[in-house]
Amino acid sequence: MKAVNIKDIARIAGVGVATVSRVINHHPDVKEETRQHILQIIEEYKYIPNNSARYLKRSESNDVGIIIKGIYNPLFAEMMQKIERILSQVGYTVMLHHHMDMAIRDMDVAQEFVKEKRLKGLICLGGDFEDVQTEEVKRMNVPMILTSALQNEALDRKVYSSVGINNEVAAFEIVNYLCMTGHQKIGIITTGEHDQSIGGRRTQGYMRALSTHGIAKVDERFEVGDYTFESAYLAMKRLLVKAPDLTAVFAISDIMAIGAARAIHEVGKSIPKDIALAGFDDIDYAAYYDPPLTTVKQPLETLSETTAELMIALLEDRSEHEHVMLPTTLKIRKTT
Amino acid sequence: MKAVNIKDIARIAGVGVATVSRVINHHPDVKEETRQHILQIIEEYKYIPNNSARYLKRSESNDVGIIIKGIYNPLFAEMMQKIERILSQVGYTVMLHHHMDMAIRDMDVAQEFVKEKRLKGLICLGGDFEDVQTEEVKRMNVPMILTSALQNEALDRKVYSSVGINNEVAAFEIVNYLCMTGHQKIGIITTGEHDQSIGGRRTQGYMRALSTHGIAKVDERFEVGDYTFESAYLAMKRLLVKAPDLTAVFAISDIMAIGAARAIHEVGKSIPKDIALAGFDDIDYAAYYDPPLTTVKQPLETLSETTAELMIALLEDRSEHEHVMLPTTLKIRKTT
DNA sequence: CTTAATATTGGAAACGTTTTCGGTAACGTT
DNA sequence: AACGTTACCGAAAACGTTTCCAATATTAAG
Repeated sequence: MKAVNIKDIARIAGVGVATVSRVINHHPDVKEETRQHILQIIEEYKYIPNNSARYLKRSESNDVGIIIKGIYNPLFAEMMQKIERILSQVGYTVMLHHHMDMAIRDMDVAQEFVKEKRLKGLICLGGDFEDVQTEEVKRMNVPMILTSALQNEALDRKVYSSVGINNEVAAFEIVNYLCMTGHQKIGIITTGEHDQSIGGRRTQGYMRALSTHGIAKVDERFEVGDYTFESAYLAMKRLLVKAPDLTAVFAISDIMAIGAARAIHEVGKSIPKDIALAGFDDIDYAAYYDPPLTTVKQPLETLSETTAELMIALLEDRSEHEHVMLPTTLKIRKTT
Repeated sequence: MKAVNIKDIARIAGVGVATVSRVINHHPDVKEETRQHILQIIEEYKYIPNNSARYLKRSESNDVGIIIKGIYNPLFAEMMQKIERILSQVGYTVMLHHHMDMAIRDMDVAQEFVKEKRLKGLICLGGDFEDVQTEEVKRMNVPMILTSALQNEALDRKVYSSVGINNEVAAFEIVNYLCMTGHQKIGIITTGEHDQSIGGRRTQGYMRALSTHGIAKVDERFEVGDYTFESAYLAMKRLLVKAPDLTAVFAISDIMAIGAARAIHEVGKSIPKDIALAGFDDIDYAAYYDPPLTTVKQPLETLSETTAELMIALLEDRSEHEHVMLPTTLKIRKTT
């Protein structure tokens, strides 16, 4: 059961394959009459061009890849879908690549992905690109956008784009707010990664806010989780015994804030009366949590749109590489 | 900056292209010495075979498509990622196709997607396949799995696989539970679709439970939303005025249950004391909501695994088409 | 009616693989 | 020494397109 190909169509229509190719590619040099005739045959035989052959001939694809690294993050999944929607509207297909293997360099998987699939562009959601060489990304030879990813300072900013938020500043703002409302003993539930990570940056913001208000760092107020409810629940339980005098807690993700809330309720304390609680991300759920969670909003929609549109512009050569930093906004709700 | 190809490698290694092809495809008929030599050259020149050419020649790809239809559903996003993970472990790449266009038949987009991309298999997450013809899916000629999708009864079950849950039964069980605990006036927040939809089936389960307990249907206790917090919040507000004597509400998704909870709290009523609340899905948040939400658990993990593994088996011709119905489990928590 | 210009068209080469088919080399057997 | 095996290898023909180039058909101009 062989599929019908361009030659079949040409034969049936009584024209050359070149002509058929022209009509499917919307070239102007075809008589209207011929075009209609061919179009009709194509319709009738349900001919669909073979993408492999086209891509081979043109030595490129219409595909852009999205790489997501690490543990499952609902935010990324959502962003990916939004990006896909925009890209597909202008004819691109997105290929997904999710990998958990922390031992492999992000750049290695990126390179292989791009070359093997002949991708036209690459979007990395999250991940860290600590040790990437400028040469490496140049060699890939397709536009790359790092969205919500950590960026290596040494990397030449002309060779890639990025879109994200300023994690340090955003974290600063929310714990600054906590300080302003009178809190002195503020705990943090962060992640155990190194400084150059999302969690690391947010932790830095937390510390800067503290020192701005003349509050000394106290180790007992630190705990780590891994972005899951469960880990934060456990972390909060530890915090509650290590630092029983806490009046506020900043969790570096909403998920973790909610996990922490459970631990707080469990010991009979109330939020925000006994302990104030702040999160980060503003996931959909945050506003509907009870009580509604104070948090800092990541502009998910804008993040995705900007990424997708920048990619399209880059692909169409309408733009140089850019680095856009989107503003976050404080969402003061009922947990503080 | 042309990429290095198989001919280059052959030339450099001083062998024929056939030999190089043999080593990259792990054919046995190559002397170990030659193989090593070629492998080394490949490594040195960072040669990666051109997929378009391979696919063209073999007239197939290693890609399987996932189609998601309709409004954003975090459950599907999560499932997709899990499926991707398993499939990629055995060498497949997944291509994503999300479409919102309700006017187009699912089967049409499926067909085009498969043919155009030369997909080896197709997974549909959600969507409805009401008017699909057996012939149509046969013609696609690749294994198709409908996961959490509605199935057309007229469709020959030998030509496709499905994995899902029994929505009617699951809904029955949870509202049956509500009845057993003494509730008589039970509202529902469902979706406005036709009977042959996820929402429709769950509504049927609700009604069957009611009639089993001799409770008459009363129209004022019905409201519709669209799977969002907001819509359910609004729906619940309406319910509260239309049917002020309600003692329990069943929302056909957890998201909607949580949206409804906000409306309930807003009028000063408490859950579950004044009104009991039940959801559906058991999304991660459900257990961490305050109070933890009673719901019915969809076996997300198993659903994804089953789908992925069935697809692999189908692709390797190790299995016939199957229809698996996974069990749901009641999660009785604190809202009832 | 010729000629020049222009609008359409088809042939064929190329894109980078895989695979068939036959060929050479090396070896063990008589 | 001649032969049959076996192991290994290369040439070349596909796969289904796109596109350059030359060829033909059509129209405009003179």
